[in-house]
Amino acid sequence: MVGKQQYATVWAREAAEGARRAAQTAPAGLNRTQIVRAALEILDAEGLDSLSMRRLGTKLGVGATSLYWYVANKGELIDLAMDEVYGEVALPPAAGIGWREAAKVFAHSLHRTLLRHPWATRILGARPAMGPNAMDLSERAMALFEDAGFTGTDIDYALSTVMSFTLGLSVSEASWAETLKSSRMSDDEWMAQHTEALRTALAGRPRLAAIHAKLLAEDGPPARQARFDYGLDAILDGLAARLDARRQEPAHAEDVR
Amino acid sequence: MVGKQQYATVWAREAAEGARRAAQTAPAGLNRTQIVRAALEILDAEGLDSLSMRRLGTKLGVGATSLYWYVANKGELIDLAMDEVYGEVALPPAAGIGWREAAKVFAHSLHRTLLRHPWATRILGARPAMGPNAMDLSERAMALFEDAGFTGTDIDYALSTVMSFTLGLSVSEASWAETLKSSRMSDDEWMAQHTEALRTALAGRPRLAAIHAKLLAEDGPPARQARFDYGLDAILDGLAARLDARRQEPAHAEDVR
DNA sequence: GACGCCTCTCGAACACTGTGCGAGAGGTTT
DNA sequence: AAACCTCTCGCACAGTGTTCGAGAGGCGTC
Repeated sequence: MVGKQQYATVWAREAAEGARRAAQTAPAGLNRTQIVRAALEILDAEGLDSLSMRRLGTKLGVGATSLYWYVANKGELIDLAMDEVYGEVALPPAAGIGWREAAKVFAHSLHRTLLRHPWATRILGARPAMGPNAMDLSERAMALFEDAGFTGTDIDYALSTVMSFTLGLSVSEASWAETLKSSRMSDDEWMAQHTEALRTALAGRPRLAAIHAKLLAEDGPPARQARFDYGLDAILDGLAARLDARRQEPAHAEDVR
Repeated sequence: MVGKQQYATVWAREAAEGARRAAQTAPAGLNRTQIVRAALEILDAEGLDSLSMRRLGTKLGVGATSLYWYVANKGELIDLAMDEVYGEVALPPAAGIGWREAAKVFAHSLHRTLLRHPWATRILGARPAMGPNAMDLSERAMALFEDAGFTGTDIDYALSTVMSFTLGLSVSEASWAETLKSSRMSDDEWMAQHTEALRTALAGRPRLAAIHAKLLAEDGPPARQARFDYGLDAILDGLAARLDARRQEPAHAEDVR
């Protein structure tokens, strides 16, 4: 009937075809998991733009087109690599430490993971996360907020708030690292090149200039951490307030009805 | 001395060279602003991957390489287009409506603007925002939170919280639209292709499945709006609490010291 | 052993990308 | 008339993702 079905994501294709090829282990040959691992090494070391099929092939000592036996196209490869990243995120159960603390561990882990793989932030806006690791993470995250006392769609809404904030901050922070890496400049070269632009930019904008000066005083990574913690605490406060309000409403309201 | 300086961003180049070419109006010929406008039309209609220099050239009835007279490279073009997007975001002064309401208008406007240009979310993680419109937006945003009562680095931290949340949510939502557009599928085709994948994904994950069912009940855009509002309100509550706490501390604590 | 089949590799080729270079057209100034 | 500046663009190059079809090697069956 149809010549050859085109699938938009790996996950759709595998679900339809059955994941024969994924688990398969060729005795001496290639392996899908090791292809993805090699791709991750290139991505982490040199950035998204440096990953090409030919480059990945030579790294594995293999022709570029051989890779297409294990992966339908580059998009699938990137989706697989991305799901590996999601697999690195820690999310402890709320039991013992409480939901706020667990949410903090989750958010911090997600943040650090994304900064360890700055290219990943460029994928976030391009492909939906549907891999097994992403799904597992979702499941555990939903469990966390449900056990915390959120109900119905609020479970998702609360999780989305924490997660969107973390994603957004990571994306902003990583964008800097990504231009820098793709321009092949050092930190100082970039700064030197942009001081002039920054000076003219701050000239007519006093509030921005004032804040910028204050931010420069407390430098680098610790300041970024402070910003992250400030926002996260504020968010958790806001969510906790919603939780308390809900507890004081007439109980079992939906049971009566 | 140096043969030809390579600049990482337009803004650095223009600051160093002086923006001669930008304002210049060739009587009958091309124009940088109209190049950017045409690029925006392609980006909005067909997505980031469909913008190529040759395509843009033919759209303007001009050779592809002619564009390089007005723009150093494709990266600059995209930075310029991106700054245009920032220019569409509304941010009213707090005066009259109060800072919470103003922040809401800002966040909603940013959200809607990014969904109107889904490709833009892919740029967020790749290039820092340093254009004049982005800077103006920053200036006004800083003013908003400073006038609200935040001080010192808290001004930036509070703004970052609201902005990161909005960015992150927009990125997640747009990723869906971006795969869809690049796969040239209809909404329904995509759904049909992924029901199987979704079914197997939800099989071993009960919490996720439960929430998913609840989210399906209240469909589409209004639900997304509810999610956004829930998070934004929670965040503003958290920030407001910080503001009140600060007000009740011994005044002028840092003056005494 | 011979045959067919399945798994896997890969070279050649195609259509496309961003961009450097240098020639040249047209206009303005000297 | 000569020199210059602004602007356009064809050609070419190195690189991209991906298709196709040929072929190698191993395994099971007649």
